[in-house]
Amino acid sequence: MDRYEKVIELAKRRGFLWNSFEIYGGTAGFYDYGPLGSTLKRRIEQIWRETYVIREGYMEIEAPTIGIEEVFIASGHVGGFSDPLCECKSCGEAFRADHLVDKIVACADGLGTKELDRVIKENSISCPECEGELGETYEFNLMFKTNVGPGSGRQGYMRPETAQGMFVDFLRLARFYRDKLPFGATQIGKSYRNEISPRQGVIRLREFTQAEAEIFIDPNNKKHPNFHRFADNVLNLYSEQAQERGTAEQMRLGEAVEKGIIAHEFLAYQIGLTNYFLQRIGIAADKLRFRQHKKDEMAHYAIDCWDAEIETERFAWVEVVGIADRTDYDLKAHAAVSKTELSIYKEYSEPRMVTRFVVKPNMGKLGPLFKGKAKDVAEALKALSQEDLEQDSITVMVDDEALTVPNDIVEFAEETVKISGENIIPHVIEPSYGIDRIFYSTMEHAFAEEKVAGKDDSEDESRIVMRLRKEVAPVQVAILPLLTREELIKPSRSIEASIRQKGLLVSYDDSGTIGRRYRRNDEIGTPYSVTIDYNTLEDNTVTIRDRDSMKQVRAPVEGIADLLYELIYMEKDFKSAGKAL
RNA sequence: GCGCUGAUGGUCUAGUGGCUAUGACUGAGGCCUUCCAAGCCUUAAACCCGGGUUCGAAUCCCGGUCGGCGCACCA
Repeated sequence: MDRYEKVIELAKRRGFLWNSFEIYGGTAGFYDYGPLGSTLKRRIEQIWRETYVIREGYMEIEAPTIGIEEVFIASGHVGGFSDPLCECKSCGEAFRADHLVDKIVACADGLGTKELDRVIKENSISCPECEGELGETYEFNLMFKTNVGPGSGRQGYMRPETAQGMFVDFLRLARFYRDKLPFGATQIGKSYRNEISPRQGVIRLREFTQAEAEIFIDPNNKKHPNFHRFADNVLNLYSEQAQERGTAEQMRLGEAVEKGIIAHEFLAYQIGLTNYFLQRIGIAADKLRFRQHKKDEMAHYAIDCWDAEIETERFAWVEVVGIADRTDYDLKAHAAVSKTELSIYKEYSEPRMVTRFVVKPNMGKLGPLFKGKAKDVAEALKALSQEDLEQDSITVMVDDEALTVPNDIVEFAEETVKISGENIIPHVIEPSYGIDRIFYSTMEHAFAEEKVAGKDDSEDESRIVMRLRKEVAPVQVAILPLLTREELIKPSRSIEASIRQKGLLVSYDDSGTIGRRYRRNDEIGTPYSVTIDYNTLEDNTVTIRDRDSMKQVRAPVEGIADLLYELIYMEKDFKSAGKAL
């Protein structure tokens, strides 16, 4: 069994991850999060919220998971998220039709399925594998289609990413943030992609959870006011040049910006923030690197893009976060499709005085004279120069017709106006997290098997322990009466209640020997166990046991909930928690 | 989607054309038990689905589903 199998086996057995629809035989690409998995995932999401929503101030929104066609036409998913496939009639192998003809025609990826079929037929292209005849080309789109409303209804799609919600709401968000850049919004939610062949557990799912931030910034100012927070962080950077050499390099983020390796400060800040988040939830620093997209793999509109990659035993480096400067591409695309201006008014630091030539047609006179053509005439007049307008009679061309306009009908002047700002289209910085992949990585990095001394002289035993960070552990405290006796159970239940009251995640377990229960809790990563024994009845103290060191301290029942809270959230030292045993 | 390969209680597993399908761990109940998977008793729980061959199929054949690997696809 490799580590992946061990982790998945444990995850299944202890209620972290289950195959979906198991009693019906299961379906590839879908997973259920069990009670502990669901809780662990929520803890990870909650820390993400603390990082992006609370700390950075990028407020969370919630847009529908079903989107209408226009949204994905603008985003490019309707056209670009599908591939033209054709299958061999004899061996059944599927091929990208555009790849088959790209040596024959110049712009193969721009052709439709019918054109591709024509090119294939005309050039009598056969199956590259078996020379067999190729079938008709069809579009395979990775988006799940659905209908909105009854009957044929309106075409809808399950969203393939959460990002579009923030773009579509741009104007509302801009107003919410009182029209000041930079601002950002986030969304944590499900996305859907009808993967051809989902594999590798939760690494590639058909329904998955994303956490994305879209941060709108001034294209002329990509500095970050708090960059100093991360400037001295040393990260594993696998830049484009480093990839040519084949080894990542350790570098300060500040240095990477100075040397132009990372495009700008704002992006570097986001890389620093991602690094902070991933380590905070328990990703091992030495199994984390940031890989830059090479020019040819990066989307054409992007300026720079870095993926956070986590090393796993079976899958090697897995991409878990993409951090990109997408420029104004998305806003421009939605502006074009929706015919809505998506820009923000930016005031200059000092107003500028601009002198310009202004033409003012007198519409009150133009109207009766030209009727329906008046508007076009006015537009034509505005395009004329001062010289043209000073003629005694002015001629304009409207719909290939020469019209003569009396010169008293139009006024013009050189005006000096004050311009105090302009409309700009912000650039978008997008950190995009795949939560399911991060969830698995967290489990794999926390997973440990270790030898512990057996009782008396017996052989060493192995212990499975999930060294989850205390903050993310799905059970934070286990309440364990030493023996299954009524007189111990009663005070145990009341201690349990007081700790629940404090808001900690508690489990109560009185079945089996104490050792067995400690091991059960080690396996799910419970950081602390509280054991109630007969001394508790005499002096009102309990034993607290630390998961990682297996050490124990004795602490009073009075204030136990506060003490545990400090141990879990305030990094209180375990040794100072009570009298060592 | 193609090729190879596998599928037995919750988990891991034995098994083979033929009595009531093996074992361990786990789970539940109990006895015992004052701190790291101890012991004893009781108990629950499985042959992926559909078709075929056969007197008889968990076992052989075909198809499907799911998992793993490779290809293709994908971020």
